[in-house]
Amino acid sequence: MEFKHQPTVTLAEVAEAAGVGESTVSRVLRNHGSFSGKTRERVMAAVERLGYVPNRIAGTLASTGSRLVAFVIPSLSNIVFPDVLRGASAVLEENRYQAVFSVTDYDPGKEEALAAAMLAWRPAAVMLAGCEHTEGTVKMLRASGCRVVELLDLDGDALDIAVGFSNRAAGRESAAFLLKRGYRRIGYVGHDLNRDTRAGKRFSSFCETLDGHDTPLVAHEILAGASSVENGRLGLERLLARTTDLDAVYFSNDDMALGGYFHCLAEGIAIPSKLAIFGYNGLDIGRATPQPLSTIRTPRVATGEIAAQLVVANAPPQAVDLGFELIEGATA
Amino acid sequence: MEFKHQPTVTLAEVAEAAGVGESTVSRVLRNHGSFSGKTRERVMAAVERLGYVPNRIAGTLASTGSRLVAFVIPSLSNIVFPDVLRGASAVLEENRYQAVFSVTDYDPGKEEALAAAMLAWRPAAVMLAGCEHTEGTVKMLRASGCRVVELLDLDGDALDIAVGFSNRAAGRESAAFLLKRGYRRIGYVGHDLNRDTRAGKRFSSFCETLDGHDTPLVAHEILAGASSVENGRLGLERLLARTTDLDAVYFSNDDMALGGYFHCLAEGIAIPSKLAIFGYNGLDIGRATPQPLSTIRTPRVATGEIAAQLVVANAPPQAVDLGFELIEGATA
DNA sequence: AAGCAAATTGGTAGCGCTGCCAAAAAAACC
DNA sequence: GGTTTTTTTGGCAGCGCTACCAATTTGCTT
Repeated sequence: MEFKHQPTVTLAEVAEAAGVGESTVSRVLRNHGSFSGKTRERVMAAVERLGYVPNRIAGTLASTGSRLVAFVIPSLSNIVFPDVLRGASAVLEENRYQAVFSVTDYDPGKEEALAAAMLAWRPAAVMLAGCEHTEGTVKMLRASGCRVVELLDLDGDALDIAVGFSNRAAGRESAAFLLKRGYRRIGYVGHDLNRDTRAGKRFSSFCETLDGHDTPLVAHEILAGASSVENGRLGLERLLARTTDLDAVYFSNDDMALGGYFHCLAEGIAIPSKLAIFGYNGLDIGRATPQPLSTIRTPRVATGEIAAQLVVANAPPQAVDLGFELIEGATA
Repeated sequence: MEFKHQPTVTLAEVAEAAGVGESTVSRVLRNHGSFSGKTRERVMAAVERLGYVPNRIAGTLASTGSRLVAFVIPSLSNIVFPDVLRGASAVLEENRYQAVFSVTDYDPGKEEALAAAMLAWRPAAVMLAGCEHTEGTVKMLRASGCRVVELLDLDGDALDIAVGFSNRAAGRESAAFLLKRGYRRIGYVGHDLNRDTRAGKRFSSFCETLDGHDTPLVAHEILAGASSVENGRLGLERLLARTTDLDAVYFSNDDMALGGYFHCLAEGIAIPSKLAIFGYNGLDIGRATPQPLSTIRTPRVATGEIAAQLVVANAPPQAVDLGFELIEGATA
């Protein structure tokens, strides 16, 4: 079956029906410029009668700037990104901007291709995760003339606007916390770090901090693929099978940490006396477990909100550090 | 600081630089119509040299149909919707379609407003959650002439295409399962059902099924606000405070059920011997808990994929029932 | 070599709207 | 009453691209 376009009502038809000029209709509809109350009523009546829906494609082409904001994000499975989108979309909707997105699967090459596709829509801004991009992506974004916002990672040079926090600092503080608590035989369970560079940064800073205190990481287990509760569980199981006397494990994020937590529950490993668990992200679910998860809470929704606000306000280039909060919890 | 548009390279400039006509460049770039290999090379060289990025706004306006697909979803916090988006976006990207979205917060009025805003982009399709919409929304979508896809709920009349499963059937099967297992004093913990009509349908069918077996629901606890692990925990706590001899509790979804599960763990309530727990959605996390969660797994990603495929293929109006799977788990 | 079909190419009229400018109408002034 | 302002209005040229058509070139055939 072929799809047939309904005959569309155009602005010209509204103008005709209302007995006014096209530009008058345009002014009334955008509430911009001046027109009399009587004209307004006639136009609105015609709009209502004909069921006119303005065409923003045409409007955007005719005017200079678009009200599209493009998101190029690594994943929708990792709740981090829906959270950012949620914060941003609320602000954008208030300001009559429209969010567009596509998903890279943590693949920089795909990021480049998708960013290019996005630029074809001439968005007001492109929002990307992190600050590592291919040379091609950077060049293209620079040349595009549209605003670029890099989200969730401040450890690097920003192209234009950056909103988030330092993953390195998060890794450091996590290590410092575990050390302060007296843990000395520390392990790590993580997911694919080549793809998730932010998790990689946390891990390397975590290790550096441990090294700096002459308490190097005892063992680590890296699982291929994305982070998940099941992978966290599996990772801890494998790590413990190899390494007998760990007293704490740092996980690449809360999903993984919850998996580890469940493993301990299932195996009767006492937390934190026998084994401490520390995560990252501060998901709500970690607060409802029998023992609240020790973790770092990141301002994901706020990151989206602030990013959107800066774009809407057309703010100058800047890096906004939203920080994070260490949650002591009861698992470490 | 004011944002300044970079001087944009247009198709006409590429044509000039390549020494060919505009339509030739257009044909080469879209790989549509015929042109010689030599011409192709010259055009591509000029594109490369000038860093030309096609303008899809202009392209869409000039051609008839757009390659935008608009999603109007209730929430991004409830993982259900990111899952659907994920499935859909993969298929759409393969077919060079672009996903656009906005979030209604389960508010039908907002849905109407956002759907209207979406139609202004003249999308190829609008995708909505469920099949309950305001009269205004329905009228507008009907008049728009674009494809309409209703997701995740088959219990109602579809406007055009519907993809999902029956929430009523899910409620019925959940009840039948608990009865089959021998539970007779059954309670319910849910979140705001006025807004989440799909959860409401599951609940009412669940109750009807219980009634049909002369085992009416013993008690229920409905919490205001969205579903969350914390609310599930709180809900079960309140329910048990009021009602002493329940032997099973049905939750509005897995998030809520996990909260209940954690409550039992924390309070030392034996599962399922003392109290059984049953959820809905089949989240991955429910498979990694010490006792796998008894629940119904819904095909969320597949819903998005199928929906996108039907739109891309411009399929005729139809309702596609993807079904669901009851997971026995170990909590009921 | 002429004749015809097929492949390739360029010109140009819109797509529906906004922005600019000048014209017309209304209001305010002396 | 006749200006001078101010407000309101309509006309129309694009925005950058695609679709259509006609013109040109190429390749074959006889």
